[in-house]
Amino acid sequence: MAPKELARLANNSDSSMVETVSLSAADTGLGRRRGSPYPLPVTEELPDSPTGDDLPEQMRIRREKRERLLAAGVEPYPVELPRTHTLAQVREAYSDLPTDTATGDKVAVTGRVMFVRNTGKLCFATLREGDGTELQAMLSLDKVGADALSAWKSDVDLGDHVFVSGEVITSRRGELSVLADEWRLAAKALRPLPVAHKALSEEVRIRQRYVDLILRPRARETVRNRAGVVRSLRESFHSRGFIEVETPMLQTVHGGAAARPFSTQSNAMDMELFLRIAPELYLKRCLVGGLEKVFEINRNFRNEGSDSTHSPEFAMLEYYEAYATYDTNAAMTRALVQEAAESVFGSQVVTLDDGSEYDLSGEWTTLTMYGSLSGALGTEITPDTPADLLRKHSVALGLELDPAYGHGKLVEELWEHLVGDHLHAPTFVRDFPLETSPLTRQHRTERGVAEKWDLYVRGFELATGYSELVDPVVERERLEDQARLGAAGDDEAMRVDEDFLRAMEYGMPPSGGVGMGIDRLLMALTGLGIRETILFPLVRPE
RNA sequence: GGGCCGUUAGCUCAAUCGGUAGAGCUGCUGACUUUUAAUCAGUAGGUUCCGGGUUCGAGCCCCGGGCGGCCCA
Repeated sequence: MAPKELARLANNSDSSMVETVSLSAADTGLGRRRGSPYPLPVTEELPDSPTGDDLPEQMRIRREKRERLLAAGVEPYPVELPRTHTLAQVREAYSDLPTDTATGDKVAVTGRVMFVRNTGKLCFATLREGDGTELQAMLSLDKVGADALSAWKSDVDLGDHVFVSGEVITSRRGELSVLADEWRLAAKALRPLPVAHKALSEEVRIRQRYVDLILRPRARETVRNRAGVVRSLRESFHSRGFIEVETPMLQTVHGGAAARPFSTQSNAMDMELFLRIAPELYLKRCLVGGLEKVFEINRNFRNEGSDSTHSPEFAMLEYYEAYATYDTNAAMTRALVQEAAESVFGSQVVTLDDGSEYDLSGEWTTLTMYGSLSGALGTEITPDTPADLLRKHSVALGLELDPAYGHGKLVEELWEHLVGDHLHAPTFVRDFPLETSPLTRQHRTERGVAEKWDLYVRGFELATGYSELVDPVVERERLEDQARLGAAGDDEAMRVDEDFLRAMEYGMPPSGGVGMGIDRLLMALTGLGIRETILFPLVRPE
């Protein structure tokens, strides 16, 4: 497209875009838009449009440069550039080049301009590419000529992508460089980069993660670490003969966990659907069907607040294995975590963000919930301890708990406060109150407790595992109890899923199941907050 | 949901008691053929988050709202 046409389109855009959007909304019969509390986002964006006269000076100047280049027939966004090497390849091939050396080797490289040091007739720029590798470009008057040199000085801003071809040399200070015969713009940046040597505010880091990624190597590293952890998990499963499945995220009945779901609407089916809070009930259907070792790594959604350890959408691993128990799957979960640490960080002793070391190696501590709670309280607590007595203990500790809590919930709350919050080393906590574990098998010998463990790492819950309940009659009773709680107003209670119960009635083999938060696994391995481990966390619109 | 703190130039932050809104980097102009967050000289840049109020005068005080952080539930 010719520059004039671009300019004409740009000049027209303000008024016509608003009308186009509002017309199309009306034309397509989206009448419900009228009652929506949310304004159309496009109209919100317009004041920020590129044609505004009130742009900050630095943005205006860059837009003017783009226009000027187009008018002069210089493409600020070329389709293709004849790159021959990545910056990393050049660095690797010439890692031992002595100071002030000319190789005679020609390369063509690209990168984002991170620093510029323009002297009179010799210019330096630090280029950076995706993996963080940097390489210096040098442009000298006698190599590129007066026109190309002055164009470099006037056209290139910090943040631009550029292409440089020339000889690989080292400078007099020893810096590996490409001494340019030719340079071109690869992509003009219209927004100024924040200053590279000051930390971005946390809000900008999260809202504009792309800027965070440009500026902060640690941000890119976190993304790579996460990918490495997920990859390690998959490899661990594949090496043990597990099959990866993807089960529904849109569900007609939500279940598998105690949490409030997001609800949405299917227009075609004219019915309410829920975003899943857990994949559990579908993975169990897989076991019924004979997929005896299954895992899923995917997103769950819970309609709850967000803080430093919770996100409304979060990635979850669940895996189920026929003829496994909560003993064998605890051992396997430990192996999964240790293999991930080994694979990504090369060690089972990881270094956290604050510089401290965290040891995940070897066997992990195992406690029982009632035993450790009894120890912490200094008095014996059993599944027979009356709720009233537990409530007295909680009052004595200054805990303000919901008076409607029964025995199981009280035990869990007391335990979290007295024991769970203080656990630092990786610890399995076993044998939970039966009443708060509706989908878990009753302990084979201990009365009143379920074969369930939680894995605590640095004081937060990383994973949970069960000997799964497979008796369809008991399962139905438990779900019906849950449904009664729901009818009584507990919006975290589970619903009766008839299709799930039907599947169970065909017979599910004795099995062990585990759920583990992927975001939390990253937190455990790196010491970062959850919003650092998620690339684009949910934030309110600006 | 409640409490506290924050919100100022492109970025990171100052601004005394209510009295002309500043700095560093960035930007712009110029100098410089070996720089490394280059340096030097000059210079520009503001709806102090939004809306009300008090006052001769508000970045600052009062009321309401937005967004964010921390703590509590």
